[in-house]
Amino acid sequence: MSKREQILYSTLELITELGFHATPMSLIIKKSNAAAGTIYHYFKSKEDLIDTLYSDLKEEMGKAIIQNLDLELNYKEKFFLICNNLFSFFTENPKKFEFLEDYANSPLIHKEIKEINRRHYQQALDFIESGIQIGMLRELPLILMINLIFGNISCFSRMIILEEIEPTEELLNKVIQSSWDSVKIN
Amino acid sequence: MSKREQILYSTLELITELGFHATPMSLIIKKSNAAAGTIYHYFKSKEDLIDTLYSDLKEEMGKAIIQNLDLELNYKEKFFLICNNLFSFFTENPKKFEFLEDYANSPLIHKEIKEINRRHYQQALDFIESGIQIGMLRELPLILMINLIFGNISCFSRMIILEEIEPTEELLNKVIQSSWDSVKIN
Amino acid sequence: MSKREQILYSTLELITELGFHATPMSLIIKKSNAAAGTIYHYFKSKEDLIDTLYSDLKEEMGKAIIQNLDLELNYKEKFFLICNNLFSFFTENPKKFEFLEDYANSPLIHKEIKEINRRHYQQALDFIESGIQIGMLRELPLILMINLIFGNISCFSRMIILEEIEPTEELLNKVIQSSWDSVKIN
Amino acid sequence: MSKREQILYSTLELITELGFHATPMSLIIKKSNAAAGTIYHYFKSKEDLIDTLYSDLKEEMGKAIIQNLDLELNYKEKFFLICNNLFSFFTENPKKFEFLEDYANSPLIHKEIKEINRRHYQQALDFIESGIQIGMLRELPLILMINLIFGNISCFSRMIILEEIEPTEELLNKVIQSSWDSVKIN
DNA sequence: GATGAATGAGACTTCATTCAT
DNA sequence: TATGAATGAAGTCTCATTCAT
Repeated sequence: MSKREQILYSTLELITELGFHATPMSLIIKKSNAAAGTIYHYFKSKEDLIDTLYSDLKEEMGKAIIQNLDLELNYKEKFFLICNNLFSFFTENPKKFEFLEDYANSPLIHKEIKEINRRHYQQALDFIESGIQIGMLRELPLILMINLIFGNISCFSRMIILEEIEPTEELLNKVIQSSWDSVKIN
Repeated sequence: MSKREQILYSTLELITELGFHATPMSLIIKKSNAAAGTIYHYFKSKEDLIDTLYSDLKEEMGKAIIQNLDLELNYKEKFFLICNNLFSFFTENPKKFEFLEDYANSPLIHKEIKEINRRHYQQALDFIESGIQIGMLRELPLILMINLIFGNISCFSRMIILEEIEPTEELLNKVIQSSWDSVKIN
Repeated sequence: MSKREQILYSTLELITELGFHATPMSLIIKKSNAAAGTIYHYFKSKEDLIDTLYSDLKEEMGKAIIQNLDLELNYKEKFFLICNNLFSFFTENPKKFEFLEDYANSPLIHKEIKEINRRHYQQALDFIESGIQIGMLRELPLILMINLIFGNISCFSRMIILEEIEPTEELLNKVIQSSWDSVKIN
Repeated sequence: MSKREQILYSTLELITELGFHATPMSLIIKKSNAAAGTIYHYFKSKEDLIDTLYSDLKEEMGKAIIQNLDLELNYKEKFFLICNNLFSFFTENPKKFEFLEDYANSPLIHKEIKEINRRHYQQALDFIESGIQIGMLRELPLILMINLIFGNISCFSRMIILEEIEPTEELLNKVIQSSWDSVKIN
């Protein structure tokens, strides 16, 4: 593994393990066996480093949500599959979830970064768009619809992670059904 | 204004103006004309001070969302009114919105604080609960339903505030309709 | 109990329980149910308050060491009794011991306070002086002799308290014998 | 001098000049021309820095007490030499003496640090141990015997430093004789 | 006598970042 | 490429003490 990769890998480990706020550069330096200067050789700033990781996690998440999407399912079933995938990713990776959420709302985030990351969701976006075109989904701005759907799942996931409610298969299905009802054409 | 009130007021101003992370004690000290020790006389820690403010803002928000609720409206109309109120509060107070969101997800927050603040939403909770009882709304855990509805509105509000989409009366109505569809009994 | 007594009592409790360094005024204020101003009404400063307590403990210690001294014992036996008393007082009151030691070496201490406290040891001083006069003890400055003897016992006590050596009756006797041999006329 | 040495040197100077309690980090920073961060680069905490200095002074003291020990002297004469050395070190370096005493009794001190420092006294320990083996000294725990002997000298030294008694060659000899009598086999 | 709100200097430490090597 | 010593502003908080009531 190259030094640059070591740095990225260690940062990812630390940030998904300790969370966004509890990961100072000093720890990254230690864990990656890289000198401070080396990190700043590859990354302009801590922000830049975190940006990269944010993209990595977004990509991972992007892949996770479309898992098994190519199965022979109808549109609604695919919708449910994606939501299930998202829920699984979040609850199976609570620290990644936390980082993604923290960072998404962080004042640090750059619009351009957000733009770039959109490509990881192209398939998901395409899926929603096709739903509109075939008359299954309402005519809402694409990006808004995605945010609403994903927001619902992430809201539910957080409650599960924080143990504010009991996780059951049935409840999850009800929540996804809610999401579906909120975007499907009556 | 008493010293304690000065401190709270100044902190509120600063935190809603600069955001959660950009408000160090030193600034609060300057703005409130209080000595450091004075702040720690009234509040156990910075966290304690912020907790108090969080509660204050939650209370303000709690009042905002039930504005005009006693009008002669039917259930669905009241639902729309509450969502409208929430949206207005968020978009008219973007910094308060930011603080509330940041802090709600902050690792600093205490469960007990959350519990206490629940009372500010009693009317809203009661409204939802009654909706379930009269057969208008689905049987989902109360706290989950609130989170989903409010989550939708806050997700939409954030996009407006961040200028990711254009705010129109029509779009707002569509979003609220989505929320309604997600919890109403088909 | 008068307010002044409450203050003294609470300070004593705190200082013998928490030790010299872990007892700020704020704690004394809380425990004594007295206002800060009240303490400064009775005592010029924290130092003054501690001085008073130091004297109290010194007096208690002074009484402890001459316990049972009036028994029909010969000179050497009385010497051993005093040393035993001192050892018991130290090891049975390790926190008082700690405070006494800390404070005795503290730069805060005033010569005058030391002078005043000397009266609590008048009996012990007299006992040593008489030992010199009757030819049992060497001709060393009285205050030096006391310090050496008490220093030995306190050194031994500290090792017991810190569990650096095992306490046995036999070892204690050997240590006292050492002290005796160091001052007795061969 | 390297930065680390500058820091250590300045701290030593300050601490032996001002005493243990009157030496805040800010002064060390100023005197050593090092940034705060630099100090924490080399030392985990203030305590760690002080630990190091304590060890340094203990080492210096360890060397001082065995000065000229290799002369052709008999056992008792060597004993007197060591005690004389110790007395000289204390009275010629009253501030170091004060720091050593303060710190030795400080609650901050770690047992492990004490253990490590024991090696600086190996020669002295060996000397005492050999005394026991050749039948000159009593059978007391080694560490206790050292403490008692050194305690006596340090007690005497303090009285000299605080000007509680007049220093004379004769008195010093009497005190060492006392120590000798307290451990020698009659 | 008694209160306790108010003081503010100063305590230790952390942090992202730089730069000479 | 890679190092890591050095930076120093800024962070939160504690403390003995004062003074108007």
